[in-house]
Amino acid sequence: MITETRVPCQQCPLRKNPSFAPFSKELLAFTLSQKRGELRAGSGASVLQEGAGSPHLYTLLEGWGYRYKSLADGRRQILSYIFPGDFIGLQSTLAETMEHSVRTLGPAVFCIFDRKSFRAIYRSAGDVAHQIIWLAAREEQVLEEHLLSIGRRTAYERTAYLLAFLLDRGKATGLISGDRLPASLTQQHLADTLGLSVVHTNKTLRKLRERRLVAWTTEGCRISDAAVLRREAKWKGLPGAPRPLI
Amino acid sequence: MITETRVPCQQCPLRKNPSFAPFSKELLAFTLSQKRGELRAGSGASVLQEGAGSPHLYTLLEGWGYRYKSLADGRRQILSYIFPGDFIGLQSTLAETMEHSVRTLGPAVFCIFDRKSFRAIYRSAGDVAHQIIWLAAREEQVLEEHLLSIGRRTAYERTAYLLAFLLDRGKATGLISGDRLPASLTQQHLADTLGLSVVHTNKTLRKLRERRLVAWTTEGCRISDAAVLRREAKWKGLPGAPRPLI
DNA sequence: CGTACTCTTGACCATATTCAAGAGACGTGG
DNA sequence: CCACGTCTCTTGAATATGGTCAAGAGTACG
Repeated sequence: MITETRVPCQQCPLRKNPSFAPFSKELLAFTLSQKRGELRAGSGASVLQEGAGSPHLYTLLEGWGYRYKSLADGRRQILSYIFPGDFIGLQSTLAETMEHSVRTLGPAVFCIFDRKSFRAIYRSAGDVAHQIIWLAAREEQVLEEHLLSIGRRTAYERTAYLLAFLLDRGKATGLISGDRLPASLTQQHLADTLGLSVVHTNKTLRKLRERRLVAWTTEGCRISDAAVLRREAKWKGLPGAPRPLI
Repeated sequence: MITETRVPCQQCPLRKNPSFAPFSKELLAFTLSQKRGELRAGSGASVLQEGAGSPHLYTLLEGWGYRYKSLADGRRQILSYIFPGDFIGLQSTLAETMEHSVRTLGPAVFCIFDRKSFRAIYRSAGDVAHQIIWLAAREEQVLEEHLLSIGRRTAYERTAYLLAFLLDRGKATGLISGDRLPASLTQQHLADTLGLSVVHTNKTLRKLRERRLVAWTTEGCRISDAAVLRREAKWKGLPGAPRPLI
């Protein structure tokens, strides 16, 4: 459902979070002038579809989701997760049609931007281009760590990495406050992210459970020891630098 | 080895290749003003090192190479291949240190740019930012297809995909003219790209060989039937749009 | 109170890894 | 020019890792 802007950029709740870089006057003016409205999506809603076109770019304001690609026979690979403040649509500045799909995990609100007028802007507005390039570079780094994970980490390491990663991002972006990942994230999602079957994902989680690193409850996956998880995953954690917010 | 500029951008041999977008006056002026010299590297040379800093950005002018990440115990994942015209270094606009390493496959020449002055530029120069964002978006798309491949394609499909991909890119960028990948690409490289062991990569190549899709010779891997390879890989091929050249 | 999900487990099978050994090409130094 | 070491490719055998199938339990929802 598309609505008028209810959250004006000046009062964007994400700005209070120190994980995000403070708005420059310039960037605030840009964002404000570009925001076209809000997209309010229900749980599990399909926001963008592989093969379809989209005239919009989005920033996720509330909730979370994921991007994925599919093969014709239904095999699915989750490429990345979308957290509050994440900017999506860049990935297809080029093609007419999307190369991946996007779905929400739980209800979500996106800020809507217009793809065409965006392009015109970084011709003139100074710092904006740099911020967008920064975001693209960060996105690429995350994808590359993920690639290393699927290609070279064992199932156990991979699962540990993913859970630690999701917790860290969730906390940094204010999506979650405790140590629990929302129950909307199922083992099927983990499996499709890790390149494993659900059954094997479940058995791997059991090992993590036996070592008391995680607990899978009906309210979601509780991460009992993120530090050990990161160590088992051979992962050094997220970079701390604040993200630009667009 | 770093040398003075021997190939001025006005006479850049890559410009003759229709796979690259024609230089706008603006972009040519920019590139010309930014080029600081050339880096001439031997075969298998380490150009950038994970964990180290680099004050430079590069465009590959001649030859080819690859980017990779490593785990402490030596496991290695090749993230992507670098072909003529590819622009590297963007991936770390942010961090002080590189998050991946780069090596050449055979002798190579890179154009050198200065990271700091680059940043200043897209504040002022109009179209440049757009071109850089375009390149970043394309790079991300390729990584995502690769992620789908490792996560969800079978070893056979994956190998078919990679070989077809390398051939297509090699031909488009003028690196290769026939149907043969240079012999500097070993089965170990393929294995490290595909997330497989060398032994299994070899056995998978045997299947492709038995179906007469490829032939592995001392002069390199000959791709006998790229179309069938793409079909077996369930891959639709490279997008045709010309790449900006920086 | 049934139906649809998700999670869980066991048994069996497929896929991929490791180990080991040998063949062929290449380069180096005697 | 040949002997030797190194590197890559190749193959087989034993083993480990992960997938598929099947069935049941718990929960959520209408």
